[in-house]
Amino acid sequence: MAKKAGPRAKAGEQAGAARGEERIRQRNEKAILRAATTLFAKKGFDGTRATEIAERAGLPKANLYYYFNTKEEIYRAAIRHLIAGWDKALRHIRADADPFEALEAYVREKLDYARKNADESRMFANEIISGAPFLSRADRKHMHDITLEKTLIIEQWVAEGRMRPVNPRHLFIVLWSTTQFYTNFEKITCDTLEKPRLSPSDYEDAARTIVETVLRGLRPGKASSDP
Amino acid sequence: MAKKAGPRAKAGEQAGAARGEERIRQRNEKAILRAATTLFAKKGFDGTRATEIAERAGLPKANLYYYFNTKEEIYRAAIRHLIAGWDKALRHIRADADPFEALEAYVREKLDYARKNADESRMFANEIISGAPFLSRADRKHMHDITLEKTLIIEQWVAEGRMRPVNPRHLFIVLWSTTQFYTNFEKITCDTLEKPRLSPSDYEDAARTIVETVLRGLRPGKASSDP
DNA sequence: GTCTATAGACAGATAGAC
DNA sequence: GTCTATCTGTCTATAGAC
Repeated sequence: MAKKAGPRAKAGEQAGAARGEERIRQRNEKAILRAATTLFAKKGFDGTRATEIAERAGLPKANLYYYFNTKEEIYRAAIRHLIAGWDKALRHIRADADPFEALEAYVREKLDYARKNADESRMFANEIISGAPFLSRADRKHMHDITLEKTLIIEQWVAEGRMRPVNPRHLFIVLWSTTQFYTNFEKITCDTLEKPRLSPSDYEDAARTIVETVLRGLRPGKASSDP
Repeated sequence: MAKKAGPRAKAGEQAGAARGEERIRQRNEKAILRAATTLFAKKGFDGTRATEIAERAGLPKANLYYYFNTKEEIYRAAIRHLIAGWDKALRHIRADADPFEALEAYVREKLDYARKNADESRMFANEIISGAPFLSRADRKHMHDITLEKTLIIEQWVAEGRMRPVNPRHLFIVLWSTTQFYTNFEKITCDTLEKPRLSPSDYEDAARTIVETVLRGLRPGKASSDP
C-alpha cells in the first residue's frame, strides 16, 4: 500500500515513476478486461475462473489481484465499458432527421457494433439472462433515461404523421432483439444460414431484412388506415 | 445395480415393485430437471452447483448421482426436453394456410411458449451464447431440417405473390429474436416498459407490435414495387 | 431408494520474497 | 510491478451404512 515506486525512489523521481507505472497499468488492465470479457461471455461470472483470465491476459494470476480487488470488480468494469459503447448508435435518432433514414442508420450501426464487439455483446446478454445481478442501479437508470428520450422522438414522428402509430418502447425492443441476435446467437444463425461463420455480407442481408420487414411496416400507407 | 426391489422381493413381486420404483423415478427426475433448468438458466452450466440443484429439487445431492451419472447428463436431458417443445409452434406454417394468419399464429404461440417456459428459454439462450458446447449434432441437424422445411413454404408463398420477396432464413431469425427477447431479456424489457414484471397484456402488446411492424412489412403492396 | 461422510481436485484470494 | 507458495473454502463425485 504505502510502498511505491521501488526502493530507489527519491523525492522528484516519483512523478516519472508514476507515469511509467501508469502506462504499464493501462496496458495490463486493458489486457485483463479483454480476456475477461471473452471468458465472461462464454461462461458467465461464476463459470469463469480467475486463473483462466490471467492465462488469457498473459499475466500471473496474482497480478489480477494487484489491479483489481476481486473478480467482481473486473466484471463490473467490463460492463461499464460496454454500456459506454451502447449509446453511440442512438445518436442517429434525432427529431429533425427523416424517420426512416434515421432508423435505418441506427439499425446498421447497431448491427455493426455488435459484430465488432461480439464478446461484449454476448457478455451483456449473459448478464441480463442471468437476471442482471451486477448491473448497477445507475447503469439501469442511464439506459432507461436515454431510451425514454428516444421514445419521445418516435412519438413526435408518429404525431406528425411521418410514421404509422407504434408503441415506441416495443419498437426499440424489436430493434434491439433483431440487431443483437445475429451476434449473440451466432451459432444458431450460422446453422440457419448454412455458413461456418458470419461475414459482413450476412450482416448486410440482416440489415436489409430488418429494414424491409420491421421498418417497412411503419411507413405511412397512402391509404392511412388498413384492413 | 443388481440389487433391486428391496430385501423382501420374491419372484412375481418384481413387476409391482418395478412399477413403484418407476413412479418415484419419474417424479424425482422431473423435480431434478425442473430445478436444474432454473439454475442453468440463471448461472449456466459451470456456474451451477450440483448441491444447488439437489437443494432446489428437495433431494439429497447423492440422489442426483443415482438418477443421472453426471451434471452434464442432467444438462443434456434438459436441453433435449426443451428442443422437443420448440417444434410445436411451427406447425402453423403450412403451405395451404394464409401466410399472414399462419405467421401471426406462429408469433403468438412462440411468445406464449416462451412466457410459459421462461427458464427453458433462458437456459437455451445461455447455451447458444456460450457457443452451444452441449447442443448435440443430432439436435442441430433436427433444428436445421425443420427450419429448411419451413423456409420452402415461405419461398412458395413469395413465388405465388402472396408475400413480398424476403430471405426466409433471415425472416425466421427476425421472428425468433423478437419472440424470445421479451422472455430471455425480461429484465431489460421490464425496465423499458417501466413494469416490475411482464403481464400477459404486455405480451399482447408485443404480439401486436411484431405483427404490425415485421409482418406488415411483408404484405404485398397494391403497387408491387417500392421507392 | 435414501442419506452421511468424505475423498480428491481445484477455486478465490493473500503473504511476502524479489 | 512480478511471482511463488499457500491458506481456506468449496466443488463434483463416490463409498457404504441404512
